[in-house]
Amino acid sequence: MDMREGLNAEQRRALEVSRGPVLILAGAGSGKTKTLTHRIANLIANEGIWPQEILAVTFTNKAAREMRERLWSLLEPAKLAQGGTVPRSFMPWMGTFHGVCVRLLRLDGEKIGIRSNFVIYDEDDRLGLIKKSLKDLGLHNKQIKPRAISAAISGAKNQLITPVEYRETATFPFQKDVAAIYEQYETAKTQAGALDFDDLLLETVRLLRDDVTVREKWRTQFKHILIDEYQDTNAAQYAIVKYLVNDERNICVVGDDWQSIYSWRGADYTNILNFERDFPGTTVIKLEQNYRSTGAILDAAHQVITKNVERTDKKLWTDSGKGLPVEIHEVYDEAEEAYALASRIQAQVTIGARKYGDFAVLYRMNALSYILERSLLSMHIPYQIIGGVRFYDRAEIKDMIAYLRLVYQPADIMSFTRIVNVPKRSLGATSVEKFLAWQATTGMDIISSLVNADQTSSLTPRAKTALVRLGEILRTAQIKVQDNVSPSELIEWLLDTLQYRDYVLDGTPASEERIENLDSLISDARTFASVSDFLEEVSLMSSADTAATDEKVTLMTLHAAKGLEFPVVWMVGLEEGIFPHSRVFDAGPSELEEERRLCYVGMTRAREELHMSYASSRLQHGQRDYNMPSRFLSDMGHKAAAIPLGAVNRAPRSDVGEYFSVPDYDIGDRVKSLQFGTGEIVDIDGLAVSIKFENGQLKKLNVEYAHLEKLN
DNA sequence: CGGTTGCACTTTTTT
DNA sequence: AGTGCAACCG
Repeated sequence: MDMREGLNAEQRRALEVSRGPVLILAGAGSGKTKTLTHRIANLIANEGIWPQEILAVTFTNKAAREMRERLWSLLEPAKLAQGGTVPRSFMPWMGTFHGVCVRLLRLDGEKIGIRSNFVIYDEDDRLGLIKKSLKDLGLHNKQIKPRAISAAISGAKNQLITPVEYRETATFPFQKDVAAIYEQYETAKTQAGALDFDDLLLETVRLLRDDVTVREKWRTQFKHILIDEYQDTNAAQYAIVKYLVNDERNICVVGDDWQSIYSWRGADYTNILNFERDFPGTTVIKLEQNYRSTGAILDAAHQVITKNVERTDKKLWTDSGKGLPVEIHEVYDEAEEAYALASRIQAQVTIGARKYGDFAVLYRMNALSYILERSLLSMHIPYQIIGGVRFYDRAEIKDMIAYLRLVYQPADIMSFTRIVNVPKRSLGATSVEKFLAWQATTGMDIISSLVNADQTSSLTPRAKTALVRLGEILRTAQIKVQDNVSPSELIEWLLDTLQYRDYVLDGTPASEERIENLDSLISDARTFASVSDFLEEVSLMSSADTAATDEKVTLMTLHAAKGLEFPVVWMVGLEEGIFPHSRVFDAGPSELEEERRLCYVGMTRAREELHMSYASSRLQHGQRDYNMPSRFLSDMGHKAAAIPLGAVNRAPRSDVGEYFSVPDYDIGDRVKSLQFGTGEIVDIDGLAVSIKFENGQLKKLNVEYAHLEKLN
């Protein structure tokens, strides 16, 4: 089977050189995924390599899934055309670094003392555990921000720095605090039978470094290793690669230093620049023909990125035409920006030139999405937000996941503290603290301790009864898991036994949505055979894993847009302080260059049309700011239109027609809130609006955050 | 002791 | 709006 069909000369070379180290420098839109997929297909079809001997690392789970499907269709075109699906037996190792590491740790982690039923802690769990550690250390009165600690710990982990090493090099008081908390946090986490995101990588490094037998096993197994987005690998991921590549050195990495946008989480694009030095004799392949964007878009993106100093030199080219010029829109404020974009989308769809799914709206911060949503909503334009508040971050979903996790890993203290009083069991902080203090002395896990909670001396009879009752429910659930009950059945059973639906149903419109969410959780769970598979998927699910659909406009951050493409792209908020973000101003030139790369990534997502907009004024943190147009626009040679004198204090415009903004409210207006139903405004104090609701409640809400709808 | 209420804060990007 | 935290009530 010839897998070179449909590839250009350079792309072909990427599969003809099937052995030894290969570095593919792939510019934006140069067909790298295609090249990578064809290379793998060629290895399987023509080089006698088995799928399971191939390790392919992608940046998102979605990319892995797509690659697996495309690969299967290359190898078995007929079967897939008949509507067949990829069989379970077809198992190349494909996934993100985190996903692959989980698999390795579940299989071999016990060799370095990791329980195979570890749970994965996300950022919320980590923050919770840091707060607990602060308390345990008696540091909670000091003005220490858990988020700052979390970032410091994560930074240390990504550089493979252990708590002990951190303590030894700590000099400033803050660092000394971090060192102490880091150690305490690690102990607590181990106690809980959990690993955090960074641990997944770190512990894999430790496993491969310390256990020669395990290392040799995988080195032999993986005859070919392929890594996508290599410019965004961090020190731990780099170490994993170094350990896994065997003496045959069949490693192929793909990347583009111009698109490195994750240095803030430890990614180091010099990994790609140093690849040739790490693997002497590397074949370097450059993919510089762009198949995605028009000439005009490519030129503009090139003008921006070439203002960076720290970069390799290359020139993307396309043989498709110039296309439409990049449009830069100056607007008065964020509301006008949202209106301009929404009406433009609506117009193009109405005349049949585009469908909603053709559009993507990209922004620097999730906070910018709110006004865009309002505007799209008001024009009845279907849209979809990727990232933002994830489905799995909703309270009711997190509650149920916490129950599942605790059943699966009965030492998981974060899940326990989340659900101990949900639904209400009259167990307050004091009782829980006393119980946990006692539990720590028993040597039993949390569930066993709960069942035996009546043996404690310090607790009130009421608390004891409640704890034992909870313990019995969890114990029964545990037995169900041992009997291999499916995750969806277990969730159903828990919802019934806990009377969780009743707890959630409080008569508000929002509570019905919560019930719906629980139902979709159950249907999600149906596709998984075991509780552990389901938990793993849920934990590693990223915001970028939601697929874009045909019928909806897609809204997302610039980071989430990496690797995607759309016929029309709108980039909003091109203002100094927004993009580039103000945080980089006092950080240094390299951070600013990363912002510029982010801009480049965003621009090169566009196939046919690229719009960029900036607002003269923007509401931020409840305050109106007046920002200069982004330097990235002047990079492109754009000269800002003069802002009319007096524009600043002008009332909402009439010149843009019926445009949308946070409406002006008056006393007496009727409004609808998703949370509280309908009501009437009785008082206004700046952004704070007092509303008398029909159910008798009087609430003071911030119009900026409360999702109020003005009636009539 | 547990629970409720009121107030301040929220925001950089994410596996 | 959601969250966390301090102050107060039964």
